[in-house]
Amino acid sequence: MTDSGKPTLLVVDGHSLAYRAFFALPVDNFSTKDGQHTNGIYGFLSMFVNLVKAEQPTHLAVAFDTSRHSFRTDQYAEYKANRSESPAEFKGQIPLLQECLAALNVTVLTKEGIEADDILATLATRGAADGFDVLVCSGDRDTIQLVTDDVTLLYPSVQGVSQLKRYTPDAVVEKYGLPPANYPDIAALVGETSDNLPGVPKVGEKTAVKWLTQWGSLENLIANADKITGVVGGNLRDHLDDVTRNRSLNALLRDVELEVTPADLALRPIDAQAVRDIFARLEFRTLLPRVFDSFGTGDDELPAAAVVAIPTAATPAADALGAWATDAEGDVAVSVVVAGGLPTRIGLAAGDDVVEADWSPEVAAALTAWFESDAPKVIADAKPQVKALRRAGVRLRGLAFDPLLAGWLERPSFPDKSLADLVQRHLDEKLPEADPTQLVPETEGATPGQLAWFAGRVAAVQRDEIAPSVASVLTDIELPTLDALADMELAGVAVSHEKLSGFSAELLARADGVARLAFAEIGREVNLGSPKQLQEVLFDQLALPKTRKTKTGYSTDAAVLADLQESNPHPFLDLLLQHREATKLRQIIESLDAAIGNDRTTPDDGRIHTTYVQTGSQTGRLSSTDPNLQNIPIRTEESRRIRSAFEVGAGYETLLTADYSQIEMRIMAHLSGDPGLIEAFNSGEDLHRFVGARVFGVEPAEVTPAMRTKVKAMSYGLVYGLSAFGLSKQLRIEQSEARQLMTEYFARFGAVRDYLRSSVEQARVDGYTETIFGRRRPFPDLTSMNRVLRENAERAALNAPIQGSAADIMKIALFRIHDQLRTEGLASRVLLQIHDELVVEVATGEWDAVERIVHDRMGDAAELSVPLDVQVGRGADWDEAGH
DNA sequence: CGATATACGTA
DNA sequence: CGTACGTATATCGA
Repeated sequence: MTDSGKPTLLVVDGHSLAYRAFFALPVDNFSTKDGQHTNGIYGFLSMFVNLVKAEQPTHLAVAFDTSRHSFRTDQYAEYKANRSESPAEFKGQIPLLQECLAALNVTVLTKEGIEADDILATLATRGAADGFDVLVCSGDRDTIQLVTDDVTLLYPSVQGVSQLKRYTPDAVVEKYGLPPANYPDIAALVGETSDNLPGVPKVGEKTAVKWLTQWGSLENLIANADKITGVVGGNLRDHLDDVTRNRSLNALLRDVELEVTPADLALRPIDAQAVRDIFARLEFRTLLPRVFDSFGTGDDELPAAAVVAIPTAATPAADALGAWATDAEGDVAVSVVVAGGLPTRIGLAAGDDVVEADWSPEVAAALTAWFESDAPKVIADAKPQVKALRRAGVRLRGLAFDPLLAGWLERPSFPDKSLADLVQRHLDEKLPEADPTQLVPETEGATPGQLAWFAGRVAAVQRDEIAPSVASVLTDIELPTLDALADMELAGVAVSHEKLSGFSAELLARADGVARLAFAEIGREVNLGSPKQLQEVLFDQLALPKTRKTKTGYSTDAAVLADLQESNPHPFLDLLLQHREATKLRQIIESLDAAIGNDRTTPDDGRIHTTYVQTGSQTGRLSSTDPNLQNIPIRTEESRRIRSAFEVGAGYETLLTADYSQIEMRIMAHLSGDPGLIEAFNSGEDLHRFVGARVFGVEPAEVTPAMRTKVKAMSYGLVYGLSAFGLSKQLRIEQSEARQLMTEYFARFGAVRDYLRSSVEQARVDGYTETIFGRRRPFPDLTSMNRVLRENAERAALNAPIQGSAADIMKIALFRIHDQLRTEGLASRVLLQIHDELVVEVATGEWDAVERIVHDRMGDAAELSVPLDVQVGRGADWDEAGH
């Protein structure tokens, strides 16, 4: 609202301003880590939030061009024909910018065949007529014609988009000598180079203004053209057609048919969660507070009714609670409040019927039968709650839906991290949350009954939206897996502090010794853990040749150091590598040692309890945190000492490891149907030897180690979308040789290439890839104009069905093994999953049964056109068992 | 103190 | 210019 008391309508030309920002801001500083350029988006939004803050509009819209083609190009094919195609890097930013504006709940207007400025002109004209103060923000000079007492133009100055010049009628007269309505007349005479509209030769602004002042109007001037003297007069007479055409083209349309009226454009609360999401994707950080400052946080404006309508939970007595649960029909949503790993309070919701109770032996007794029945239950983020119940002696069954898992399956690239996020996204409501920074929070958080109620409602919406194949992955794979993971986390794995601490001391001493030698080589002490200081030593002091560039200088990673050692041998390089190795191993040991018995939710049992993050990857794999037990070293003899510290626990007989051999290549054989590859797996021959024989045209027995290494790298590289360049680099061979290798490979295994090509092509059409079991991963960037982005997406899309199918298969094997061990009454238990390997703790006397179960269930987890080969090992510790 | 960059462990 | 992860340290700016 302005001083005048009138509402203020701000209309913005998104295209022209983003375009200016695109050229004003260095692209290097505005790119995401996967290569999406964001300079135009950032520049526009930065200007836009400032503008909104400064002008406080009550109504707001942003208009965009749809394409280069418009009614003007129909009238005059040469219109803007001199403009070079706008760069692909810019075009790719427009949809993302529009996504940002949608999150801000700002109306975006486009119309086929109409330019953004015509939309602005129409809105400005109608707005002024409807009693608005209108602000037009555009980078196109033609919009000067829109300026009136009610319409002000904000035009970016040469300094950049952040500096806007205000054009009122007076300001226009001051600059051009004529009122705004005459500006198109001037422009018609002078011409507009940027629009490819030539004017009258030798006539500039001064002459044009003089003529127009003298003759009053353009029509009158044209009518009296024969009275103009001099060369310019002749030029005018020769170019009257151009002038008329220019004037016709530079008149903005003021009556474009739009879906909206100015009154429809009232400022609306932003969708804070959507803004956070898109800004996170674009890696904008500083912009978020500025947006909240200009547009509000969207919080206070959320539908209050929904918050008010949250049911209040009844708190029945324990026995009534049991009856309530048993009698409930359909899904019952459950929310267990967990403290110190144990349940403290519980909420249940069946529809809008909500109950809750403090956890007590009586409540547990009343509900156990129901908990352990098949009655369907919905729990958001179920695993920690399932674990808490198990610690309290209740084995939950009948888990039918977890909104967090469902949300991840639908959108694995950006999973919602909490029930609050899901409530925002699916219900467009706000989950009441206590402010954790306040000792006595002003706002009460939701009670467990209310949390359950929200979870149930989110689940209902998700069930409607979820694709059938994704729903089956949830029901048939993820939920059973969750159950197994809960037990694995509770079980933990025994790790010997004694074995670790001795080794750690040894490595510390070695690292110190190596460091001293390294310092002696360079005559000073530096921090060997600082890439920055190392760069000084290597490239300045020792003047070694510069290596691969990084953002902050030159790389000093192990591959680079090995290259340097070969080309410019220096004792320091080797010492540095040794130091890195020793300190790295020591770090790992120290963090493992610190993790023994450190699970706050479990008494110290001398074991490490990792947490598997079921939503931790985009492909369907698990991830492991606190600590990560999926990246324990194995490659060097020495590092295997760490694995030997993972031991069979007291009361158990031995560890069993079981891993799939070459599961990804087998999946590739299955998906591609390549006869050669399928034969390779059915022949019983070593895979790489078989492939090597085919590729190099020799007998399998004649495949040399060098040949085997090459085809092995090639085979694995295929799964990752490896190029000839990458292959040559990895194998340290010429690119021509790598290309030759690839050609030979595909000549023998052509169906593999056909499959890889067609699967990416299919993903481009569908927008997502799918595993054998129907798990999907979206790939919006496959159609990106940005080449880096697109090619990255292509490689990931190539890999996703393969890695994802392997993950599906392992999950199926895992929960089947877990279930069968239990149903057969065996005490043995699965402890760890490392993508294609399981570690099982085998109870005394159970080896034969367990070995059979693990081997068979892994082997028959999926029916492929090639067998699934499972290698089983046995030993008192992980290292021993791993052979 | 939090975010970023680099380096490195696994499948 | 090879996919998918998590974690440690150094460094820089708020």
